[in-house]
Amino acid sequence: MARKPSPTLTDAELRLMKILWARGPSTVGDVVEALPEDEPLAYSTVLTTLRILEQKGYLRHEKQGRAYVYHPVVDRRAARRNALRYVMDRFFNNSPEQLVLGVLENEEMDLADLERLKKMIEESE
Amino acid sequence: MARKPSPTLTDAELRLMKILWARGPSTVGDVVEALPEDEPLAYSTVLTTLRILEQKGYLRHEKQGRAYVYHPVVDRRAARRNALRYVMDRFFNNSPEQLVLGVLENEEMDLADLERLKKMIEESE
DNA sequence: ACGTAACTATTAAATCCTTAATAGAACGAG
DNA sequence: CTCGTTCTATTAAGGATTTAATAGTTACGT
Repeated sequence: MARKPSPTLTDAELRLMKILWARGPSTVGDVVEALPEDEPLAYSTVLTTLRILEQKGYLRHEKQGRAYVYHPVVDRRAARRNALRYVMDRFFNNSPEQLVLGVLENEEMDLADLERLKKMIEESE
Repeated sequence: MARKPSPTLTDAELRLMKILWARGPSTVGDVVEALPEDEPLAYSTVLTTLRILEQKGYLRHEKQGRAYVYHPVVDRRAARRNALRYVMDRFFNNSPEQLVLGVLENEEMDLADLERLKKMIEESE
């Protein structure tokens, strides 16, 4: 009857992770302040979500004086890799080639981008 | 206090969508039977999930005699595109180039794959 | 030492997702 | 027509997410 924790970062979680990645180690208050004015969150909301993120292994906290300082243990690069693996596994048969083909089919890219990609591929070889 | 419906297909939802994509229009019973024996689901479970999928716009149903026949209105290709846009938007700054670079950096691909990709890029130009 | 500001902890409401039991309706075989 | 099979509908439990109010704690300033 149960339900497993989301295998990816949810939108609310990602929003906070982005702040952590940008700011580095931060207290709950720091994060609250870093939120855009037009979409604020209550202190307790941020606290709860940071706890969830810690439970999921994205963050860790340390007591720094009176406050807890949260810091990412999963960096942006790793999160990107996770996200890519997630869709690659579920939608592209675990094939990086299929995934890239999917992008090329669906997204418009200008010539400069395509050239850069070609160069990257040649370096990979 | 609310919570939005998941912006992507959840794992349980995707499992059923894959059956629908493979089988084409199917009744609830068809889907139940198509599930692997080692991970079965109750009829009512499948029904509930198909309803959710319909509500989210992935399926539609029509009365066919006594039974409802569900059929996808979002095909595999569109679902792939959605999934790609999802990660591209959230993790790669909406840049297809960055996304492809991410794949090239993180995944091993053999020479044949890389050649095929290069060819595809050249055709895109 | 007292008050206040800044934190953390607790509790909870509303909604979603996953799973499923059970009730109700309809149809086909005798 | 009645029974059983096959479907749909209803209801619900239990965990996950998102949001937040409120209570308790701690340290700093005066």
